[in-house]
Amino acid sequence: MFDLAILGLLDENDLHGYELRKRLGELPGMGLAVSFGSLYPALGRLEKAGQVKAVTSRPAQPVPTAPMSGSLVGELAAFRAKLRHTSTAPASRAGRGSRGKKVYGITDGGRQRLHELLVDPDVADDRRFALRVAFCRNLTAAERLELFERRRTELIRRRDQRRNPARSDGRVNTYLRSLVERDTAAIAVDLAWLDRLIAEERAASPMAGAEVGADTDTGGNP
Amino acid sequence: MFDLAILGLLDENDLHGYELRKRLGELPGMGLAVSFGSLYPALGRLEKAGQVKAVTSRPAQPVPTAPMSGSLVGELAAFRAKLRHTSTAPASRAGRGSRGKKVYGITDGGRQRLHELLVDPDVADDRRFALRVAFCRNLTAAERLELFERRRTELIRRRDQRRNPARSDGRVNTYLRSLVERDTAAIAVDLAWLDRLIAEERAASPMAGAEVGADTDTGGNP
DNA sequence: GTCATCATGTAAGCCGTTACATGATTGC
DNA sequence: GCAATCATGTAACGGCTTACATGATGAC
Repeated sequence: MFDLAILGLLDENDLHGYELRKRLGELPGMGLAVSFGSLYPALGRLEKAGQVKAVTSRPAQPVPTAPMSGSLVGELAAFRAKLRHTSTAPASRAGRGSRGKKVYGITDGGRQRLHELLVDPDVADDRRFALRVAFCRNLTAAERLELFERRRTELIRRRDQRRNPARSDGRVNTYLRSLVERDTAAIAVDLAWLDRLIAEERAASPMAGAEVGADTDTGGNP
Repeated sequence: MFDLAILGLLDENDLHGYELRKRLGELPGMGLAVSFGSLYPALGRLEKAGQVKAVTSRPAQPVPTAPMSGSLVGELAAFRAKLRHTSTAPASRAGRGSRGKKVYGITDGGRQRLHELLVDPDVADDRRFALRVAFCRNLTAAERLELFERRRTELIRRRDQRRNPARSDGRVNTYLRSLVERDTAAIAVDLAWLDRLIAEERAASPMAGAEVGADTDTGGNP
């Protein structure tokens, strides 16, 4: 889960751990706050595996939250500060930026790993799948479609599988039934969203979906 | 999470581990298959804590999956088998049923613990919340409403919090945006469901929701 | 000079998993 | 008797969390 998110973010921008954590928290499907206690060891592992490495270039955009609109003076100050030390820093230790920051970038090995994680056939984990969608621009159109279709199959399996929601002895528990209804509704929404995603993908590259498992591709897109 | 599910199920029926696992798997919010490697240690812990204990009474209904409808001969066989050994077993070791089964039941301490878990003010964990709804018949109407309202607040917080879905630099990533939309839709569905739950609860006991937080306890439970 | 914030890390622990080991019961 | 299923457990490990320790930078 973590590796996927880290590699996906580093593939967009070089980042140091602290900033990485913030972005991780903004990703849908991740818990709001990702702890340093997991982040730094994960970065260490990835570095040892040669999938990320400490860099000094591309110091990652300051991401000003909103391009000047309604915010505080603090933002400007922070921005100026960043300008200052990204331009004048001596960078003493290897791979360290101005403020003792260790900026990481993705390597070729990392990109390969990222790709492996994205095309993994197991689509049962909801949060993991969300992350994969978030970074699926790294896939080809065909790979994306494969991913989406797999997920679709999984969701349909879930929907149809729950055929015995009620205890046969009659005592059904109102709240349990309500929960099952909620689940059904949630899956329906998810399926509708997925179908939209798939349709858009097909529309964007009509050839790619031609053969996902013997599909004659009538192209049926509204 | 686990303790909650186990105690909740044992509060309905005495069960042995194997059967418990099956029921755990049927619960919405739990992963489909709960592993023995966590279940048995958890049962052991709970037993040591005096919240469950091995029993021989109430050997748990066979739960025939469907009351005779379209199923196989195997079911009948299993049923006959169960009848046989639940009536003739000598139960050699302490707390063991016919087939070496160890049937657990909940204790007063366990019911108290279950109640604590159900009224816990933290409603951020989705799966945990689902479980709590599944077993919330153990709460008073007022406690249930409190639980639902808290969750409602949490969901609204989530919905409103995501105010910066787009990177200010313009490169927004279509898939990320799509994900955020999905999230929003999912939360909306959840909120609608919750509101229905709350309305039903209020309808069932109109007094209980009068003032959450300064309740004079009119006691209204059907 | 002191405080808030930025920044990196380690240690202990919880919660849950897979894989392995063992044995009883019953259908065939 | 043999295989399938029921049934209970242990061992090793993985992933993520909290709490703790440390220090640099810049605002005031």
